[in-house]
Amino acid sequence: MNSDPIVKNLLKSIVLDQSEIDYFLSFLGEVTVKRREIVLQAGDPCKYQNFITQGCLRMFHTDRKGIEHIVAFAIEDMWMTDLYSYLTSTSATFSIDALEDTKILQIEKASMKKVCDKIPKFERLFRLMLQKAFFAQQLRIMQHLSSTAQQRYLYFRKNFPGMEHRIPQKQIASFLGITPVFLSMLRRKEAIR
Amino acid sequence: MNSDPIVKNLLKSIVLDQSEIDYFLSFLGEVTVKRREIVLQAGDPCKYQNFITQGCLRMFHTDRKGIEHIVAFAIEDMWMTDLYSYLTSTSATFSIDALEDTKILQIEKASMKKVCDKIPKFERLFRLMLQKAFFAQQLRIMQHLSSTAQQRYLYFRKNFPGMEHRIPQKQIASFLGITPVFLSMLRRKEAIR
DNA sequence: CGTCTATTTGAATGTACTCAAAAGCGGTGG
DNA sequence: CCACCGCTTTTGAGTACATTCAAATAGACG
Repeated sequence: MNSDPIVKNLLKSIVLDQSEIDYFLSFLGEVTVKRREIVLQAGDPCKYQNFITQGCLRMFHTDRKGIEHIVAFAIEDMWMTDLYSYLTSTSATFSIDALEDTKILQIEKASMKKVCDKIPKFERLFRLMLQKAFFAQQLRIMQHLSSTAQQRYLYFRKNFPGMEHRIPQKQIASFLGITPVFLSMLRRKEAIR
Repeated sequence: MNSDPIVKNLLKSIVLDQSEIDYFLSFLGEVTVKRREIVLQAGDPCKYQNFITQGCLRMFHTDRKGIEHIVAFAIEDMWMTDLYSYLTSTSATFSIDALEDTKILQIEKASMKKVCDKIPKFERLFRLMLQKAFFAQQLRIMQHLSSTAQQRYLYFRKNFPGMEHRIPQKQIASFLGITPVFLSMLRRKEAIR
């Protein structure tokens, strides 16, 4: 298991010595999923917090009409989980699957608790992660309130550089809240490429 | 100062004895603002976390065109702050003002820190509040991705019962991300009333 | 090479916005 | 108490943004 990326990720937010790092790492599990493979099925409880070391995941909601709406993407060096389900041990409202072959490091809630109890700095880390996610969401809401689909697409490209070449366009459309057909039209009109 | 509502609010999430409650209350300030009065001006640092005991606040962003977009409402028994500015001591990206004459209890960041240091349960409280806000935002994003303006309006009425009679319609439109003109049309079509 | 899925294109439709004007409502001053 | 002023809501017409449906094309994968 190559734990280097996740250690670097932790050290961005908190200071840790080697023994603390080792303790944390001892709880991690490594999972590899293929493209299209499901990591979390809506309805099941979300047991893990997932850290992506390679690849790309999406978290989405499937509405009554069967249409999928992408709430978030996660690529290398990012965390992803259905937080509500993870924290409250209820069944997940979102599903998570892979858009590329992906390597994930997972930690269970019970393990996370152990780590937090022994090393309170991790509690702080967790709060910081939550805050960061909160602010990202706030920004996204603001953009939906104030921008057209075109502006949101341009912002997406700025925010996730190169992502447009990694994953199918229809996934980006789903993230932006528009149809793939319309996104295609936008791209033609602007000759963005 | 009537501190009953805020105490009840705290006790929903954590257990406190009288001395702990008193300690917390000793840091609170009470402010009364009139309709239209500004509580936080975008650009200024957000010094306070605000608890509403009576009335209604809105937090909004003003875009380059001068159009206001409402990120959140807060009524009795709710908290409101520009969290990013409050936590990082940067200048606020949002403004907050009153839609009704409003009574607020305020707590400064430094005071909050003192309370958390002395009574760690408050740290937990703060995390729970953040989580709750996070989930509410997630829901809001999902709705923008998957619902029409009409469906969002109906959901708003369900979620904030009676609010439509308390505040101007244009404020609701701004919250929903549509124009007041269009909201008026929706209401006529549906004869909702 | 054939199959499956994603993307593009076009036409018709629906959703939401702009602009403009009229009507309604609330507060203020005489 | 009434008249006026300013702001909100309504209404209508015209336009722009975004979707649906259908069909053609292009890419990816076994």
